Amino acid sequence: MNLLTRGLKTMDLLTELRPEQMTLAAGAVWLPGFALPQAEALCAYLQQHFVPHPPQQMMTPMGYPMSVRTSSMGDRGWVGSAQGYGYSAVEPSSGRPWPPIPPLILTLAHDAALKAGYAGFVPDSCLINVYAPGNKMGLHQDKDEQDFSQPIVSVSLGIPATFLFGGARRSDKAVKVPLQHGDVVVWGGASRRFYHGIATIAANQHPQAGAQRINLTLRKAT
DNA sequence: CAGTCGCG
DNA sequence: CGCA
Repeated sequence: MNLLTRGLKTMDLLTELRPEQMTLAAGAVWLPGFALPQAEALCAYLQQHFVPHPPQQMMTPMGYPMSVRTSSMGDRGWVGSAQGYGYSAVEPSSGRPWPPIPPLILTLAHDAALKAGYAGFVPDSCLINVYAPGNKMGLHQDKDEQDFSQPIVSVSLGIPATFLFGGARRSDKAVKVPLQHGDVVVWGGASRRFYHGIATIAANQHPQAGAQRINLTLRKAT
C-alpha cells in the first residue's frame, strides 16, 4: 500500500515523513533532526545561560508585549521596545554585554548553513526565544540585520511547534512545518526576507526541556 | 508617509 | 485581512 492509496494529504505527509532535507521555498531548507546529536548538550548549556540571563518579554512598538520570552548570546542581541526593534551590544535589563556564542553552537550553525547551500556562515548573534504552551509569534520578517546576503539558521529544541513559512508579502500563503526537537531550518537567498512565524504552541512535555520550546536563531547582525 | 515579531 |  503506498502513501497515495492511504489517502494522505500534503499536511499528513509533512507530519508523518521525516525526510533528511526538504525545500520550503527558494533558498529555504528544513533539516529534520540535524541538531539531534548536540540537542541534549544544548539544553543543558541553555539552562545554565538562563541563570544570569533570564529570558524577558520584549515590547512591540505598538505597545503590546510579545508572548515569547527572549535572551541572546553573541556580539549583538535582538531587542524590542516601544522605540522599535534592533540589535544591542548589551542586555537591556543589566546593561552588561551578552555572553559569547559557544563553539558548539557556532559550529552547528555553520554546518547547517553549509548543508543548506550557504558556505562560510559565521553568526554574531544568537537569539534565544522561549515558548510556553499558548505562546505564538505572528508573521514577521527578519530585517534588522545589515547584510541580507547571510542566511538565518533556526534550531528547535523541546516541545513541538508549527512553523509558518510564507512569502515576500505578509498576506502570502504560509507553509506549515511541524518542527520537533533537534530540527533546523535555514533560509537565505530569495527567501531571506520572507515572512515567517510560529502557531500557538500546544500543551506538551519534553524530557530535556520540560513544557517549553526553545528556539535558537542565528544571524549575522552587523 | 509607512508601518505592523501586535490585535480583533 | 486590515488596522491607526
